[in-house]
Amino acid sequence: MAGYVSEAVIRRLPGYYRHLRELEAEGVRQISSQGLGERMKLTASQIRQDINCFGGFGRQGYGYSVQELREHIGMILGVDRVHRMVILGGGNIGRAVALSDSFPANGFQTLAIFDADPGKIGTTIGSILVRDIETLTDFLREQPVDIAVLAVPPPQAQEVADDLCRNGITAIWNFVPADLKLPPNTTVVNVHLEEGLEILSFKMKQKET
Amino acid sequence: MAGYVSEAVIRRLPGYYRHLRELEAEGVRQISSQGLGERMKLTASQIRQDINCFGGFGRQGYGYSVQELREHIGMILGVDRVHRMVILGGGNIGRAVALSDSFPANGFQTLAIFDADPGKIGTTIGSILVRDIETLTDFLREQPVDIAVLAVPPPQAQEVADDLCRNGITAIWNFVPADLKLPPNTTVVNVHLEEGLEILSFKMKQKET
DNA sequence: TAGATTGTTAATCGATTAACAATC
DNA sequence: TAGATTGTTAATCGATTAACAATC
Repeated sequence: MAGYVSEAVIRRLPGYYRHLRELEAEGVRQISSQGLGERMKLTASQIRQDINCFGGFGRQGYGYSVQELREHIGMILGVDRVHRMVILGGGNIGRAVALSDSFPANGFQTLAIFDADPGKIGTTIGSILVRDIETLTDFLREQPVDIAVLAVPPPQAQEVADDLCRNGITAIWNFVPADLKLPPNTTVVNVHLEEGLEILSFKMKQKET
Repeated sequence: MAGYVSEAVIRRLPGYYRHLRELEAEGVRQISSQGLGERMKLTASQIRQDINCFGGFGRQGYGYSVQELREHIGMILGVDRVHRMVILGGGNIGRAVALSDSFPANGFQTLAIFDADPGKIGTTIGSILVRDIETLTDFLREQPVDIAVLAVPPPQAQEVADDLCRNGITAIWNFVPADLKLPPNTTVVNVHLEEGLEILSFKMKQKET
């Protein structure tokens, strides 16, 4: 248990969490690695291995308590905490993130949106004020922020990222199609949407033959 | 060369394509596996292996022609073709996809948006008409569509997906946080945004220690 | 107790890295 | 030619699967 967790396992964790929440909502109390595997299209063996990275949550002859396992994985992911976010860029993506209510519903709260466009500054998106990006440093000095959502035009991305890191941001959810150069203590998750379309295109082509 | 291409390689292809386009834009004509590896943070060995899944595009003692390799990988991805898309759901995500100009700029054209909300039907997003989802079947009968972008509320997702598949859609770009049950000839790429935030949260927590 | 199912070790499989002959 | 760098085979590493004793 515990110790090193491989990237492969980390990428599967949110899937476990989602399926366990669904099962809980369906009123399922208990599930075996076999049953969960069928549902998630993973082998029972892999599920037991994955879960045992974090400790023995199961009982022999019984399986796993859905609620208990869901709670544990939630804690492991850290979604039992509130995360305070700022959004950089009030364009299509920034708006979509700001307007979603699934993120705040899961504890990911957006405090502010920053943009350079005078036409946007001072407006609100949902109930969130769009601020002048020039005031970013001041804002970060006063407010504790956990995550920055980067959704600015590509040419500005690196500069804004540098600014964020200089002001204590260590986690970036990056929607810009670029590989940011970041200090080693910074955590980044890239969402490169166009790559998804390209992979879809590739797989469609592959199926032709 | 050719033959089976592993998922691991497929996932890296869009990265190659993007970096090669950047290099081309920077005016770089030639690059070695070594040089490309440094840029993409991959080993030179891996780059040569990956590229050789598709054929010998390099020259010993020289490296790869940036333009030639970019063109080849573009063809391999299928982004030299136009892809016709429809968007299901005119909410935050559907809007963001419809309003982006990077997708049409890369040949991914949105023909129509479908929604069930009478308040949205008949309006336009960007220059794209929002249609009644009841008219989806008729539309698909008349228009060739390559890709469906699924961005409806989770409870409707499976039903809409079934409808799409019944009407000849074989590629789905799925933004709904659910594992869709789809016929085996259907290709799906999932974009589970909330999973990215959860992974970010996990990694932040991990760094604490 | 008997049956089921975990936790964990061992075996297999696949992906990455290293090495090097071929060749530009 | 000499130097550089590919294409490709072999070695290593890591992740997945299988097996099974432990135990609820």
